[in-house]
Amino acid sequence: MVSPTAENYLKALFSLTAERGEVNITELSHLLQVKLPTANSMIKSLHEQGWVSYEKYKPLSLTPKGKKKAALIVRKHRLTEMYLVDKMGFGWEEVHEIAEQVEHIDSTIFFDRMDELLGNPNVDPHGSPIPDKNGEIQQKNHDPLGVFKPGEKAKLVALAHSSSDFLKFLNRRELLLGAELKIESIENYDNSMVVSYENHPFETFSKVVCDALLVERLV
Amino acid sequence: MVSPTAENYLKALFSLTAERGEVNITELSHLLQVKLPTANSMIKSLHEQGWVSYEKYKPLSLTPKGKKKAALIVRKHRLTEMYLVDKMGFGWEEVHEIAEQVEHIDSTIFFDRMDELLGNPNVDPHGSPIPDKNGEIQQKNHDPLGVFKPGEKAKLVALAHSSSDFLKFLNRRELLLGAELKIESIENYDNSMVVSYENHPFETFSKVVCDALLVERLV
DNA sequence: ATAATTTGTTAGATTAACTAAACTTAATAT
DNA sequence: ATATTAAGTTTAGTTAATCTAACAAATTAT
Repeated sequence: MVSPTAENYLKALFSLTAERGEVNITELSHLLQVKLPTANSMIKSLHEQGWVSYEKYKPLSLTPKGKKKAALIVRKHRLTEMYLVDKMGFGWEEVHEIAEQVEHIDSTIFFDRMDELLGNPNVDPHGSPIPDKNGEIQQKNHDPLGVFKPGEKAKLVALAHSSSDFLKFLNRRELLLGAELKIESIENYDNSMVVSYENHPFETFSKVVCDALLVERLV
Repeated sequence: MVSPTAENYLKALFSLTAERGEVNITELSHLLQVKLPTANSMIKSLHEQGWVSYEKYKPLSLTPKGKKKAALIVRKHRLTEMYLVDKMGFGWEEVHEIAEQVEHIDSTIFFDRMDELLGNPNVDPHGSPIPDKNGEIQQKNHDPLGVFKPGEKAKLVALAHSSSDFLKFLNRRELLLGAELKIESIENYDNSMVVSYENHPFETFSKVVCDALLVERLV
């Protein structure tokens, strides 16, 4: 149906349009690490095939068909990440590169079996939602830790992004999804937070870190 | 290093040269389902890159470097098949198509982990040997069931090929690797054999089937 | 309002993998 | 020994994905 390359364009459009509703070709080309004309001509082709809405000089968006297709690729990616962590013992910082390849495998039974063996998970190892078989995502609205006040408690449920450096940072501090965090204090000068969680009293996290930690309030 | 397409050429050459020592381009093109000139030009390119020994109008063979490369792809394929059967619960007739895609994944840790979780198996679910990390294969010299005589006993240890139809044939007769077979009689007319094994007294197997069942003599 | 900058498009090439058609070399068969 | 057939090669052309260079449109800044 579409090549792995085209799948990557759809996936990139999916994540770029998730934040804003529209994207421009320049952003897309940066994300995919190709030159602008390369992205431009692929967009024309994806448009002709009905995956992308596009008019010259106007911003892009995915068609409903394109959005579903992209969500199903994301599903394969996130199921794979979950499988690699849960069933094969990989660390959450190791799985992205592998999943980036596995997601292009064309086999319904393969991913259905993963899903089944995992017990139909709805989030990946980084807390990102796994789209269902119809490509539907239930978006949870998590708050970044940064919006909380001293004395409040929150549970870490997801990450705003999953860069390898960030994941290794969290590994070194033994901070895992599910951890219960207590905000001890906030530094007015740089908005860094002092936070306590199991076996880690009084860890200091910069604003950058706090904004990437997505939490649920604990009563 | 090489594209998935080129990997498939190396793999095809590997299996074709396993039987005879040399192959011609026509056979190769048939196996890969491409036209002769397509195979011809790929061979030229693989030759230039040092994977294949080749002179115009002469039969082909893999260089030692090409043979090792091919064996390592076969390793990934067979490890994957074993993983799919042992750890994911697939039937031996379901795994080839999936492994055909997974084998092109470029990730040492991924296949090393599979190997480890499987306990470093040396055969795949069809009894075919899994090359080691250096691309070395220990070839077992199994006999086809067809060479045995009435009254003799043998253990099924591998299959001469793993076509889906053959595997489903064996499934229907509940004949698995490891089964202990007793040759009850041989029909002179068509060389078919009557064989008994657990819960299956007096199954009749045609010569074609007997030649594809690779066994070890039981004393 | 127009110049400068950013963004997007087109044109022309390249490479990999493929094809059909034409041609050449090698093998075989009488 | 030579005609026929089979096998292999070359040439010319396609499509997908990429690039550079040149150009056009839209946006921003003075």
